[in-house]
Amino acid sequence: MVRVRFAPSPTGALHIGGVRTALYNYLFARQQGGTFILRIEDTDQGRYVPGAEDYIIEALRWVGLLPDEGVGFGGPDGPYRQSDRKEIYQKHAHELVERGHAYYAFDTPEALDARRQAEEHFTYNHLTRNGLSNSLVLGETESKRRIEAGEPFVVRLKVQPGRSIHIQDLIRGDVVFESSELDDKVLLKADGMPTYHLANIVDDHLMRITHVIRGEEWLPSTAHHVLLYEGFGWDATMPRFSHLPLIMKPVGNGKLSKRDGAKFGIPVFPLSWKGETAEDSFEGFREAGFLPEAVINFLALLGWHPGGDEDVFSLEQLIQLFSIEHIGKGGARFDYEKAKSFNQKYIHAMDNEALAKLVRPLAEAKGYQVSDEYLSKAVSLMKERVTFLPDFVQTGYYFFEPVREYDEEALQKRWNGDIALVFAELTKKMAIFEPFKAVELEEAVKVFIQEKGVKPGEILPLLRIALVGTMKGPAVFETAEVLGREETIARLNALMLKCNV
RNA sequence: GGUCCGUUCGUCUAGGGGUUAGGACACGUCCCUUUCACGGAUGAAACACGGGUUCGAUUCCCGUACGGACUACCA
Repeated sequence: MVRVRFAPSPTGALHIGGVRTALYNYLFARQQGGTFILRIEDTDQGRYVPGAEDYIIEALRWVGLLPDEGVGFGGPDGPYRQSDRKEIYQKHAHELVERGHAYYAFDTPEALDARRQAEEHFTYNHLTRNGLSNSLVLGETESKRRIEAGEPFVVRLKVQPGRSIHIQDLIRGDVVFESSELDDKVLLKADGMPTYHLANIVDDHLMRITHVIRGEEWLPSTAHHVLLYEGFGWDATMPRFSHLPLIMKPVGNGKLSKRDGAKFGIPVFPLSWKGETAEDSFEGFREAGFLPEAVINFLALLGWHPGGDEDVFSLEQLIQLFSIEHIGKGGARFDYEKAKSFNQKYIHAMDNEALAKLVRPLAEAKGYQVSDEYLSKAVSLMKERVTFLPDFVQTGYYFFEPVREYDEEALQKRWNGDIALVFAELTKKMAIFEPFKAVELEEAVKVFIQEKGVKPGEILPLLRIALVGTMKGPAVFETAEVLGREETIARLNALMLKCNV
């Protein structure tokens, strides 16, 4: 039975890279008929940000990656919030000391900092620990006395030199670390909270996690994790590891960071986030007008591909096709243009009524009051020329309110006294033409144009400018039909008024 | 600096000992359309470098270069 977890830290908005990690875990769980767990790793009290937990859950909800168990979802292996499991880690930390795989250390952070200042590459390890303040040199009695006296202490992993630790990573294959190169990592902090390393192993074991799918930044500490599994005697049920390639900045070097959002003017978070300051506030994919399906599709392909020439996949298809073996090894650059094109594709593919439902709140926010039927029609004309949801009411505002401004250059080029007369006559004709339908209208106007001996190019563009103000936009007669007779005539008259007819 | 991971068109990637190295995004051209898009067609565009192994390497091995992550009582 496959059990995987997504274990974000509630230190702010959930990064889009985190969403991808959640996605891969979700896909794997669903495909294997397994369980997808949400665990909140809030063991750093100093970095805890209120609201971050809700944000994470809402973000997962929005993209449709619902956990089977976890914070906010319940389950038999809770609590799923690490700050609620403090005693469990303490018990295990002390147990590991008993087993001889860890020890108590009394060095203050200040003392260690000073040491790092003095020595270029100071590391707390098998070479240095005998010259430091810990239970290994102090002895059991003295250590106990200090702890009972309330002296602050941490628990450190006792890494023995001389071993080669092999990790069979499902993505990278055999990865080897020499234990002599490893430091004695802190497992339990002076505040009684565990570090990631301890909490992660204890929880994964207790929650019966079978596969750990996480970012590449964890690869270097995985050897420590293996040592922990061994130290607890849990190595027989140790999960399989898969370390995902990182998502890189759109341009320049390094991994994608939250600062890049503002820097490049692109969303790097699923949902908007309002922090304490403007600097700590970001627009999300949702608010930018992305469809969650498009975001999922885009993200899935950032570091993974099932093979073949297809690249548009529904969540169901992704579940079918997903395989850890097909995950790439190299970092994937975040390509916003690609994200946009997916959004465009998904908007095109969506049916008008469903799209109208999504556009309605945006329209209402602008004070537009229209029927479902009207909205669907407007959406059907606009959907092949928008990239984002808000484009419907921004670029396509003219479906909801009169033309705000006219493309003067295009207008001047075409408007003249002779044409004005023809235009006026056409307006009168259209005012009474039946039926007011695109096909019939177009036929009639073209016949009229021929009768008048003018060219279509002289009159059609003016019709368009009258209706939408610019030379861009949906087919004129389709637009006229949707706008309706009354509005159409009003706009033709408005243009004539403007041009002093 | 040390440890570990990586490297196919600009980008995301397919492929894999013998291929005209495929697709998508972006870009160019053309068609459709008396608009803008969509759509269709088409073009330019890649196996980092050097050694091996091999009849033959983009593919396997080793180096080099370059990139990345980690190197906290953060995750």
